[in-house]
Amino acid sequence: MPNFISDNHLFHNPVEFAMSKIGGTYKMPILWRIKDKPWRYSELAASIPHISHRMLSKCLKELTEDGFITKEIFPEVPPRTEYSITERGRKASEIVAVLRNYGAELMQEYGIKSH
Amino acid sequence: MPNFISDNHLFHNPVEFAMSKIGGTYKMPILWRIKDKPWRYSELAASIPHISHRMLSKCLKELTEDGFITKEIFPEVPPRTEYSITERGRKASEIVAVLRNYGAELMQEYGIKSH
DNA sequence: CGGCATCCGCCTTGATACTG
DNA sequence: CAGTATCAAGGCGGATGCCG
Repeated sequence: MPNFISDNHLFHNPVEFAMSKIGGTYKMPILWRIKDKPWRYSELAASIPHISHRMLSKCLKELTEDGFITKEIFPEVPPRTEYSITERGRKASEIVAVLRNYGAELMQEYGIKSH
Repeated sequence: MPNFISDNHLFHNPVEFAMSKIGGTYKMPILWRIKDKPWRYSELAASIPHISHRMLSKCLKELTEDGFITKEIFPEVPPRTEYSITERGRKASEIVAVLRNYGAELMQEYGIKSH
């Protein structure tokens, strides 16, 4: 197996690495929204009601540091912050699309309907 | 958001559902191996050295119950067990392939080389 | 050989409160 | 509005031991 270390953490395959960047409960929902247009923090919070401030803040920070999104602060009154997609983030959103389609297929096989 | 409940657990989107079936640290590595030919329990354990008996057993059981792989016991001496891919598992392995390729791309962008 | 059961630790996440 | 800090909870996974 192709073991390797990145950011002081041991990985065993490329999937683990990809999931360390865009995995978890919230990063894909965030990327999925930001891919089309810039979003404000409060818009994201309203659109993903089950996320806590702590997790939204943490995920946005990591996605920004990892180059999937960018953060821009507008010095208005009241101040405004916008998060936009990057080229890397756009590629990632295509992976999200694949997983969404696959998840939807699986849900059909299991006879699950969302409401 | 399309909330729904399955198996007594709340999901918020199709990705969450897909990941509940083939996510986690080990299910994709297992599917990735079994997709080409049947594997024995001990072969899998040897091929994924960092997995514990508990997790290998647990993942194989869940993948079998969820219809991604099948389990066949041969009444030989000594007894032999083989796990094979199903049609559902084959579809899942294509998702694994996508994630592997994407992870490999990301690793290149980050300048990471596995050994 | 191919598992399952029990116990336990850590890391992720949640809840709440506070700040510029 | 857009976060950060602190503490608590829970789930994933590890270690070990037992069994057919």
